Amino acid sequence: MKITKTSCDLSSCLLCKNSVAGWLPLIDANRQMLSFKKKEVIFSEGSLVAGVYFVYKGTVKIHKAWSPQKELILSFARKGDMIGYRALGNDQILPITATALDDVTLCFVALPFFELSLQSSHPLTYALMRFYANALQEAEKRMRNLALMDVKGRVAETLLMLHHKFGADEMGQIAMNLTRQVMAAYAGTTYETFFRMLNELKAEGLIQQTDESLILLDAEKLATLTHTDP
Amino acid sequence: MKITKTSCDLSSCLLCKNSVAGWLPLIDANRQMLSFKKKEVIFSEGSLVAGVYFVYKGTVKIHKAWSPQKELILSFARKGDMIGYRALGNDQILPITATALDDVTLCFVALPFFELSLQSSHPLTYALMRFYANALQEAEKRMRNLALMDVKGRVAETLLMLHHKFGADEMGQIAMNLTRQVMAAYAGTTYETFFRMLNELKAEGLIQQTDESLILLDAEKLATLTHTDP
DNA sequence: AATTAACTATGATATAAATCATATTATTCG
DNA sequence: CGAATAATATGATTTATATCATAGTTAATT
Repeated sequence: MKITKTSCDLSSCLLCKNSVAGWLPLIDANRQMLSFKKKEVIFSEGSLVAGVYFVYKGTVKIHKAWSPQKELILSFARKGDMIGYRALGNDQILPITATALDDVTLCFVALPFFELSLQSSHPLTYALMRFYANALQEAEKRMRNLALMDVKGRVAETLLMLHHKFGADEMGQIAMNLTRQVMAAYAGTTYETFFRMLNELKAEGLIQQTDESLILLDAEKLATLTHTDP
Repeated sequence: MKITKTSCDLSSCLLCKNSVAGWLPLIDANRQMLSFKKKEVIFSEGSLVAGVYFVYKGTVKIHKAWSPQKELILSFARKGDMIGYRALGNDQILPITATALDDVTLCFVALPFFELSLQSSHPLTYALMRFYANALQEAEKRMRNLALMDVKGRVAETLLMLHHKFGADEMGQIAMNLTRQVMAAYAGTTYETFFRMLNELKAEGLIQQTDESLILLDAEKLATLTHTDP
């Protein structure tokens, strides 16, 4: 990790978007741009909360370890996304780890200033509340999927999420370069199984593999796999 | 469901606790006490959000269906707990179902008034934000458990949660009367497997079954099952 | 450029947990 | 109160998915 002089335009993060213009200079004075190299841990489960971060460049995985060899990826964060916010609960101990998946630049805002911002801006607090409400809905949907949906459905769900989150280029390739292992850790399965499921989906003509990425040929049908059919 | 004249003391729910005294009469004017019989559905997945509810009496399960025969219980709500709050995200469609597990009395607050309360009270918005933050942490922990922990660990986790949520009487019996099927649906397994796991835990002397409930004989050791041990 | 380390690819095997089957016992309710 | 419905209890069987094993490829790092 190192401090960098890159700086954002104070306009794209949740904090800036929900602060009045007069507050921006204060934000500017209280933020710190940090950069992390690929694979570097940004913060880790069990450590104390320092503040919140906004992703400026790169991709971050938010994950929870189980055994040293196993983890579940909870989400991916990209430009504009906030991370570290899970720390605003009662517990001052971080429940998750954040790791850079490529070279990442972040804007860090220490907790005291963030709390001050919350106290001084009702719209910000309200926006954060809504943000959490959405995150909770999403988390609970995934809870059900992990408990009751089969792996193939979760793989389909993962691909659809990636397509939605990262977008696709002109050829339809999902604009990400995540490894299969990483995708598997999001889907909540092993990479061997993930790989087999990709093969099945390929055989069924729902996806296509390219050198660099994946193309969803039939998002409709993929979505079907993520629904119950009794 | 029917409207009832029972009324609470306007002091125990998140809304009342975070409103100034002057607001309480307004709450009083805008709430409605409702009662539901055992097994009655309070609101269901896919329907439109009407407002939030505070449990006054009884136990409610918050669940998400998969196939008609399968569901995951996300949480149990008891006196003082708020339900329906998952609806405050961007989506106006409820993502979950709430069902009465016994006879339940609720205090209902319609969405417009609840939103008005949020707008007029920063502390309330802040409290709700923190509430969500905690719920999210909890949900994500369970996500990992469902994905990576074995069933026995999840059963142990379920028992510890029940003990914590419902408390225990002088004999150590957990003060709830949930069926095994319900507990299994919370643990994310079938009731047959849940039953087998209870047998194992009994054989290991960690729990004891009574006619009416369960006693945790060794909470320490149960907790061990919920941690990684490589 | 060479060496290590990480990721992909597949088949074979093992196993945890779901499903199926069938009694038995409670509980609800007309 | 007695019929019907739901919950418990257990064994047998199946199946989805993880684990193990082994190679081949690509990507990092010195």
